[in-house]
Amino acid sequence: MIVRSPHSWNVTTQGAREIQEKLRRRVSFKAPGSLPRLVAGADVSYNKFSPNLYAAAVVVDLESLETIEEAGIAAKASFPYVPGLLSFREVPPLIRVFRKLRTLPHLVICDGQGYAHPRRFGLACHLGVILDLPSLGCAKSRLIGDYEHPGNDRGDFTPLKDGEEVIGSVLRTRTGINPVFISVGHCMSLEMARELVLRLTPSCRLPETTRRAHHLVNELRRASTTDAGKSSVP
DNA sequence: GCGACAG
DNA sequence: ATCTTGTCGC
Repeated sequence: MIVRSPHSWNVTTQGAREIQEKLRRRVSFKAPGSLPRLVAGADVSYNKFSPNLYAAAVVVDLESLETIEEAGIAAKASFPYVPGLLSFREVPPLIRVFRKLRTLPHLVICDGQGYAHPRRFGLACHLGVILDLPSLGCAKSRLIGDYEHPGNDRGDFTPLKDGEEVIGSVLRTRTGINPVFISVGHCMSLEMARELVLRLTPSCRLPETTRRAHHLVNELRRASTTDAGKSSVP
């Protein structure tokens, strides 16, 4: 697919925060009229002591849960991990991955927060706006917000709140297992986001999209970290 | 100053 | 995120 980057990525942490404050106005909260069918999962894997990083996207059919297409790349990290600025580290390589994808997905699920962010512009919002696709964030842990633990059954959820504002949902995708943190990205509603994540978690805690993308980036990382792969020691 | 802090 | 074996449970 064709992707245009609306700003520079070579910025300072302060510059990054300013970009977030400006781009947040481009986020739409209007969800599609019906459930998206082709869902892309996006993930990034790192190497501990090297600037190498691996990104991938896997497109899954929401109905059959079959993989439609997958794409992955290796890249150099150009921004450090800073809480609240994760998108400046992960979106650049993900843009390259989506340019490589020939299937146009209807939705993107990110491994991180969307609206549940200090400036309401987490990774899922940033990627969704740039790709101009509906998106949502499904994180394994919390960045900001307070919440009560949801009930113990799959499907139970509680609101994730920042003061009086509901910024996301803490959703149990598997009975008796730690919940995930859902928040809207671009063109998405919290209700639809939960519905989509539940449909993509028939047997595991994380969405099949995320799991498959995660599996792919780890294969890419090992492939270049192991054998004759070009890595840290020339 | 102290604690928190997606991946 | 990454470093890592076995182990308890469905």
